[in-house]
Amino acid sequence: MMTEKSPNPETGEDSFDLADFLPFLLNQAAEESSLAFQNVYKNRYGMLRTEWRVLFHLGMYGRLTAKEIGTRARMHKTKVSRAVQRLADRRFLTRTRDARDRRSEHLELTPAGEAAYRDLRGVARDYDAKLARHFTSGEVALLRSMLRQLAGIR
Amino acid sequence: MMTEKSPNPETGEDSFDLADFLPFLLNQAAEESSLAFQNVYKNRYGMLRTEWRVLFHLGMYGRLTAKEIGTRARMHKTKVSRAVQRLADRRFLTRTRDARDRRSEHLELTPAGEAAYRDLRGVARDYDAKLARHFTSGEVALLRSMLRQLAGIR
DNA sequence: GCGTAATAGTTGATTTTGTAACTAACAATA
DNA sequence: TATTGTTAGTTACAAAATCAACTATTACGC
Repeated sequence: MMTEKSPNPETGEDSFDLADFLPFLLNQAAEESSLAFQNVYKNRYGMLRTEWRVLFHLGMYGRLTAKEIGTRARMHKTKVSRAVQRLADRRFLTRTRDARDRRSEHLELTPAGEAAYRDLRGVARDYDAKLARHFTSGEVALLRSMLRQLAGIR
Repeated sequence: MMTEKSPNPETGEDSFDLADFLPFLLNQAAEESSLAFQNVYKNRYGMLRTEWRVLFHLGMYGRLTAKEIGTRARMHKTKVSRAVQRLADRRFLTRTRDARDRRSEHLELTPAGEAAYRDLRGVARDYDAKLARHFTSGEVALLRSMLRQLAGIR
């Protein structure tokens, strides 16, 4: 006969707490902490998550190709392609074909794109500070370092 | 005249590192750390993320209504509804209408659902341990506590 | 150079999610 | 007991993500 089902999490023998399962917990924290910021870029500029990521990469690192953005942001090339298209449609960036390798093109923010980037960067900075305020600076530093490591496990 | 664009992150005055922005970093860590586990429930049982979440909730807490699952897992009711439908189609759970309030129905895992839950719970436990192995136990405890807090900021 | 493979990026079809409107059942109240 | 409001869950339609196939261009091996 099979052992009886034990719905109680405190049962011991095979204890497992879903709420502590790192992939689940990380997702919950990520979703929750993204919400407020998401509303800003969505309502203020009509952007999607893919779009602000591209915008931020161009804002931070300057001229990049779609390929480079995909690698740095870990976004699939179709996501990047579509995000770039929408940002180009709204005149947030310009595309310039590489003269030597005409397959790739260099992307750069327009002044409007720069302005949006600066605005959102400010919001991001404030928001990050607000999140960090829940902890000591040492704790936050450790958190970031652990997250970087988890993000890097390929 | 406007100040010149500064693509270099080390510029100081308005330093901002996207790679350290918590919502971004959390998302990266969550995505990366979910990948390997995702492959298991996907390849082994053809489940989606919404489905294993429902499965785990029923496995852990026993009989629940869709509403209760939605609240605990913070999933929108349409997501829960569709996940439940698919799990019911595959005979992983049964639905029983509440006699006193015929709007809601009680969900319970079938033996097949139980088996899948146990299997995946084992995988989850191992995987979580593998992730935790990158840090000291104190660090992991702090990480979980911080993530719980971030997830709870509503 | 010619044929084959690789790469940057786009497009199209399918799946999954998100949003809003809907049905059915219950609750409160005049 | 009608009336109005609320709740559990489903359905329909639009938005977005995924995956595979495609174009154009460059690189490689002979």
